[in-house]
Amino acid sequence: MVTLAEVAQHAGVSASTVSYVLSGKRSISMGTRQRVEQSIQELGYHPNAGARALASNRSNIIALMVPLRTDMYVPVMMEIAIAVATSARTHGYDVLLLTGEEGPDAVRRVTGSGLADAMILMDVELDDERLPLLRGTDQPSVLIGLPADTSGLTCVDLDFGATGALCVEHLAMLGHRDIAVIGEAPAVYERHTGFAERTLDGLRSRSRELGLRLLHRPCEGGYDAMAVTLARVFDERPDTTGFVVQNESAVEPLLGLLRQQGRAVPEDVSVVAVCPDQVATQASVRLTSVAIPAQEMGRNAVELLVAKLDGGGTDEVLLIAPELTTRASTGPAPATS
Amino acid sequence: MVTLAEVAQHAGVSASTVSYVLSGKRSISMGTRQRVEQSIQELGYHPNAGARALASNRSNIIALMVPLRTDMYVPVMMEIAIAVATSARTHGYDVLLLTGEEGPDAVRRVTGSGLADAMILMDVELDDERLPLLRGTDQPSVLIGLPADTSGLTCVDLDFGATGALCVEHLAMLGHRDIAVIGEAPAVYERHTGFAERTLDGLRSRSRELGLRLLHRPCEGGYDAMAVTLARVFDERPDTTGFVVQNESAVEPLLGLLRQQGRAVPEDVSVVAVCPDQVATQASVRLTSVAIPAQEMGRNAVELLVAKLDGGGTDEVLLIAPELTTRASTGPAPATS
DNA sequence: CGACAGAGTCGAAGCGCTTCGACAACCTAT
DNA sequence: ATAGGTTGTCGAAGCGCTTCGACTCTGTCG
Repeated sequence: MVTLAEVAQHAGVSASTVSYVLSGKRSISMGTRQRVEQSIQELGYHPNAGARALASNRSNIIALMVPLRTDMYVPVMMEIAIAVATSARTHGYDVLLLTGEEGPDAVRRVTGSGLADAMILMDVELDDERLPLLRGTDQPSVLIGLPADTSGLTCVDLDFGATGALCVEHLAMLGHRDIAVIGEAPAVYERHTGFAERTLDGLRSRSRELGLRLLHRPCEGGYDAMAVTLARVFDERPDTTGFVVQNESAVEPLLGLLRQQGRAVPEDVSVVAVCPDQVATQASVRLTSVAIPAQEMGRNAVELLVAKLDGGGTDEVLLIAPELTTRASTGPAPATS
Repeated sequence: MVTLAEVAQHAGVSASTVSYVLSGKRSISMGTRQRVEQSIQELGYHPNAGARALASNRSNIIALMVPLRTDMYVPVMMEIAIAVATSARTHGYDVLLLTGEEGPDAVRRVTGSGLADAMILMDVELDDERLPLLRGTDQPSVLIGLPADTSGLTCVDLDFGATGALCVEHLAMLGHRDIAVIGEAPAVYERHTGFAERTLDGLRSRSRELGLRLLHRPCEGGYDAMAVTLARVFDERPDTTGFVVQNESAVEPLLGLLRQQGRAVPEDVSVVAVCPDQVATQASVRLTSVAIPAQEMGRNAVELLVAKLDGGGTDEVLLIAPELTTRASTGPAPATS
């Protein structure tokens, strides 16, 4: 293993000079800099991470806490995680992958040990038990998702309230009056996951304003669960002509079942989905949808975090405005029978 | 920040004693151990990761290199990544998430800096450019996936060759003679990704042995791509009655299209999928499938790696035997017309 | 009863890096 | 010419931990 000292000797300078060449914290003459860089190349030197962390009190690692559960939206989570890892690298950070398993203890462990300089938390609940810890430490953090109380926190999220409103508006504009919402799995609501509840709020309040009837049903996803849910919906609200789907794994089942029941999309029934574009365009009907901007969320989270680490950032809530793309799954409501 | 020295002082012992309590590398009397543990509790002490890494030359971090691309099987990747992170924690390791982006440089960086003690690589190509580096370093590593030459490497994977064979056997046993394989996206084959090619080999050689006609077509996934592919298949081999699908995002499109064409599953056409159980059970037809044991692969990879780190492990290739679960998508071949 | 083996503890020497203060050499403005 | 500033470099002091050798007790065996 090559050390700083060896590089210094090889270049004929002191260790501290090499260090300053590396960090750029003091000015170095052209000649010296080049000689040192040459030696680094030739010896294949890599600074030792542990020593650097110890001496500088900075690990250059960002911890990313992903949810352990798999009842929710896995592809999006993965996309965010990869976006986080990729943008972190461009800022000189590596990413430590923590699962939700340890819960608050993981926060304590990482904070206490100096393993990471900062954290990004995903899968935030409205009243998340990790939040008090984050508020109580001086370690910078960013949430992907929105808790109930954001004071003293930095958050990034799609504006799910506006997303819900947007879906309803689109359907209302097309003349739909009875709208069913196929939501996430019940467990997601039981945990009070921020995005699910906020979407629902947006859907509800805008429906009220527009005078629409809204029926919300959580759904596990998959054909069997969707079949049961759909039957109940039409049982309770036979005039339903608009659907908003938030559970990715319910999308295809819904389309299949509607087809099977002889309800044409979009002639008889319109469907709006909240899902990544890839899902919307690969479904059996090209779906009108509000995209979940996973990449953007990951990138923004890292950038806010880096700003905080560099001392510039401040607490703020960054809500990404939803965009609805009209595709082939929505159309005018059928004439009232 | 609480340090070892403060704990030592609080407990009235020397720093080294506290260290030995923590590591258990020397015997400590009951009384002392309890006093120290008490102090650790009271002060909320967490060992500093950097200092520990520097002194012990062990970071207790495993690097996990995931593919950056998203043209392949994202949910499985995520499941493996989470399984790796979870089992790593049970062995006292944290996981550093590296994307494939940096390629071989990431290996060099991590190895050189002592950031991680070991690596797990996913998305291995048959002739992966990272392999020479792994062979040339003394840093332990495990591949999830199988390259062409496994000498000097430790690998974990589903036995995709046997998987292919198993699928074909199942269909052959039911009397199918003309079988179409809906494969991964073309790009996956162009990269010579191990698992895709091995599955194909298994399918082909067993088909030959059993005297079946096999037609392989890569497919991007999604309805449109699947529609084109399917049309070509029936064009070229009108008597096709058996399908093997390896691309998760082609599964539902295939089922939908077959239905649309009036081909009943499993009466007219049988379908075997290679996919996680969740997909198989949530599809519109409950699919006969060979499961991809993501959890098991992740866990095994970590266990092999930990064994190597502890000095016990040896190079070996661990192939997990495939298991085919019969569900509702396969049945006897229809009588020949 | 003296020698000897553990068991239990401590002190000190690093691990490889960053960073602070010091200093020499040079330049500028009086 | 002199005081004062810049620029570039160095030495040394840690950062918080692990680990080695040394030391002091006990208890045990011939």
